Amino acid sequence: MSHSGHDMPTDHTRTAILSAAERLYADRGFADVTLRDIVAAADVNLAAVNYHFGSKDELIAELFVTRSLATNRERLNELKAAEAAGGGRAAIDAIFRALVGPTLRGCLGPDNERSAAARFMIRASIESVPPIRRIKNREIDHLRKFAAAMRRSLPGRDQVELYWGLHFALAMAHQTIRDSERLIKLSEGSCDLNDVAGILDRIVAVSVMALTGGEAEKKAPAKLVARDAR
Amino acid sequence: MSHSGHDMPTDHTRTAILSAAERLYADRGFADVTLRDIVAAADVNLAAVNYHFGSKDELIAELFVTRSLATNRERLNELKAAEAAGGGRAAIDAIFRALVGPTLRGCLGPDNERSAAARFMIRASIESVPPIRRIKNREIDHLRKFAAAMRRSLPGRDQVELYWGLHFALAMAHQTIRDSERLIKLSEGSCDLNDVAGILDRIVAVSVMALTGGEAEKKAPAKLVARDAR
DNA sequence: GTCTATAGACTGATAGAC
DNA sequence: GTCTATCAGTCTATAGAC
Repeated sequence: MSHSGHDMPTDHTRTAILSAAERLYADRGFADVTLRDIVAAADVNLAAVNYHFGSKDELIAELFVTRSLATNRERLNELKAAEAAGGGRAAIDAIFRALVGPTLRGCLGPDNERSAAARFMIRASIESVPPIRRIKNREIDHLRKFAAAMRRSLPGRDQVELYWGLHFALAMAHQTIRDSERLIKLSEGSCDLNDVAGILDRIVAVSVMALTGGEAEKKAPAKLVARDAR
Repeated sequence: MSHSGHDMPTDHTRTAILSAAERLYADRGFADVTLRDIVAAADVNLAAVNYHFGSKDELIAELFVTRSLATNRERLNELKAAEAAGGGRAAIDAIFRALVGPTLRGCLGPDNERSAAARFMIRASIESVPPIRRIKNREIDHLRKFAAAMRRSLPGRDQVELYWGLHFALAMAHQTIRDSERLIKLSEGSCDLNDVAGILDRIVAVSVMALTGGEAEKKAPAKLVARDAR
């Protein structure tokens, strides 16, 4: 809602800065892009960045917050759906799937033509800059909702085990995004990083196994996924 | 009192820069430490950094290379020992242990009094700066030796599975170092990050399960673990 | 050969006119 | 809101002293 006069149209400068910055950061990384590069691409004045965002770090933070809020919303929607489908208690593999699925799909897109938003988030994962680290450190409340869902799903399990399972699931997903290039080179292309569904199955399967451990025959029909192709 | 007579090798300046830089980076991170801070702490001239190292990035690179070469040497020693003990074929868990053990022990020290070297390596894991990324990307040959050992250990296994297992083991270890703070906060201290041996056991167990787990009872052909609503 | 002093080009941030 | 002009701070490079 606008108040106090006419204010709407003038965010052109602000949005131009945001989209130019996201694209440049996605293409060349945070270290190589200066504010002068951004204002040149957005065709605005240098001082406009500080006027609208306060500092370079706050500009990066705003970009990152916007994108990660969208991902977190997606995660929670999947979690709610899984719990609803299970009558309040989601299957443990569905919880892991809701946790790492949105991020993996957003960053490991199958095409070489990824959106600027996706490539920006990959950069944010690889090049850890102070403003992004600060935001990530405040996402614990979000993860707590997944820890609670895991508790409901496996009420008998030791809480410490659940935390480690959550941690390892995030680790595998995050590192797969971060070091996808290394894995491709190491495996000489035999690990298909474009098969997002297969990677998701793989990470979920290992995460479930980490929790249900040696008792694979007991309750969880978790199996190693095996195949690759598409 | 310049040279001649009893004179130390005059790389005093060089080593003073190295140790001051390592300590400052360990304490305050890469972003907050300037060359001027370093030369002030080392009590040398600003231009000495450029004379001895060429640039700030090359100084960081030299620090990181020195420490990571030591870790890699430790890793390979453990791997050799494991293969010798197994007559040329090491047990798969011993391979994982050689891969992630040295790094975990070096960075997750039990005490709050960690060496400057250890804290520097933690910083290098958390704050990814360009010179360190460049070096990490050239460590694939080192990892190849572990992939080869895994091949010898589990000759029947699909190579792709071995690469994913190696990748996931590194992911869990690296992320545990990177995000130890988050795990502590999330678990409210119930996950003990000082129990390095326990963490190592945990990561090795999950990594082995990721390779051998699904076939506790049989071979487990391609199976979809679960599906999400979509 | 080592090291110092000094100058240069670039960055993010800001003050003040419009 | 936008812009010009300018700030203090950074890394880098080089000429020259010891």
